[in-house]
Amino acid sequence: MEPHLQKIDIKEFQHDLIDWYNHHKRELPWRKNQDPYRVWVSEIMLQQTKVDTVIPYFNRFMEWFPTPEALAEAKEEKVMKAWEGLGYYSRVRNLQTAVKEVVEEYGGNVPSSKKEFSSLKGVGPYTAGAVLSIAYEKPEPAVDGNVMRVFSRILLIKEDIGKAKTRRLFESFIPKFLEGVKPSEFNQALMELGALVCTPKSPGCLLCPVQKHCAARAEGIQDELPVKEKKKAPAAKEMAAVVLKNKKSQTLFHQRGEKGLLARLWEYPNVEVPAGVSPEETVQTYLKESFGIEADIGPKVQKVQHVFSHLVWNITVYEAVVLEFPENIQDCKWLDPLETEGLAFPVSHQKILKAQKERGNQYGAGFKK
DNA sequence: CACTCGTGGAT
DNA sequence: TATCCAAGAGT
Repeated sequence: MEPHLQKIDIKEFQHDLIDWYNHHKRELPWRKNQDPYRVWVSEIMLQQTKVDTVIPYFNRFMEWFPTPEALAEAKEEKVMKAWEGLGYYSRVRNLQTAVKEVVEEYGGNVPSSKKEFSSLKGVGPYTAGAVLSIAYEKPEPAVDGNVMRVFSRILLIKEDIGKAKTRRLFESFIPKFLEGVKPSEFNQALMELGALVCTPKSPGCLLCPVQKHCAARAEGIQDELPVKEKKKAPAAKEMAAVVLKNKKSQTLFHQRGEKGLLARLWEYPNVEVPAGVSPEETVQTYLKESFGIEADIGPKVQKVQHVFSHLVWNITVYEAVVLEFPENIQDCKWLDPLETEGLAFPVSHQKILKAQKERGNQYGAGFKK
């Protein structure tokens, strides 16, 4: 099971990698110091997300919530707003839950033991290893996609990196590589190499500081590694959304539930359109059954495609008007579109909101009389 | 284990 | 244009 460890000079590998890292590492906001809270937030944001995307979010997050206490006390609305557009929204809700526990149970000090830190919401094997090594210099492996790609090539590991069992294989031998080095440097150096040199496509072997240690390069099969099973194409769903205006020129917005897709984000009321049913009729029925509203469905005004990792929404947007309406509806607000700044929307509904602002906000606008 | 959970950029 | 994919975790 254990790969070609006997063929590699670990001491030389460590030196070559860390020396390269210290000359070529990027200056990133979360590398300014080793504050455990900052490192933690950065690692949550960086999950499945590119560095360039994270940087502005991280800087704003640290302005809004500079300490665990600040984040623990913040309102959900503002926390969601800080994450708007970043995706995987359960990350930030779990982070706030975890930070509240740190404040209450650990006096605001991020725990430095693996057992305690790993028990926090949203802290999995990777994040635990990353924070404990980077912030506390604990010799813990931090196995992400970069690390599996780099070591797959260096050690000619052909296990499918999409499987959970494979991550444990990497964790089993990495402690040998953490002996005699600063864990914060070694772990980050591996990830930095994966991000800048040992890339998924067209790896920069000619510039690689550890090329002479690389078994895949020696055999010329670096492009074949790592092995990763393909995912199936996402399924498409037809959706209908409605911009519903009342005679006060307010629009109905709905907040999604606690769990599942886009949890706790705001949206225009929307519903899946079953095969064989018209979207107009679907919207009509939906407004009646979900909100008790009899509305006149107007023209379709926009089409929006929302691509997730595992599904696709094709949303047709309708305008509609209502004369008689309840002021208070469960999980909903009547708002002027210009007064939604504090609410967090998924990107698809940001597009609808933007179009509405440009179209203007008069009652019945767009309806042919 | 297999599936859910976002988004924008690179190729 | 289609596909892949990025510092994963929860269920």
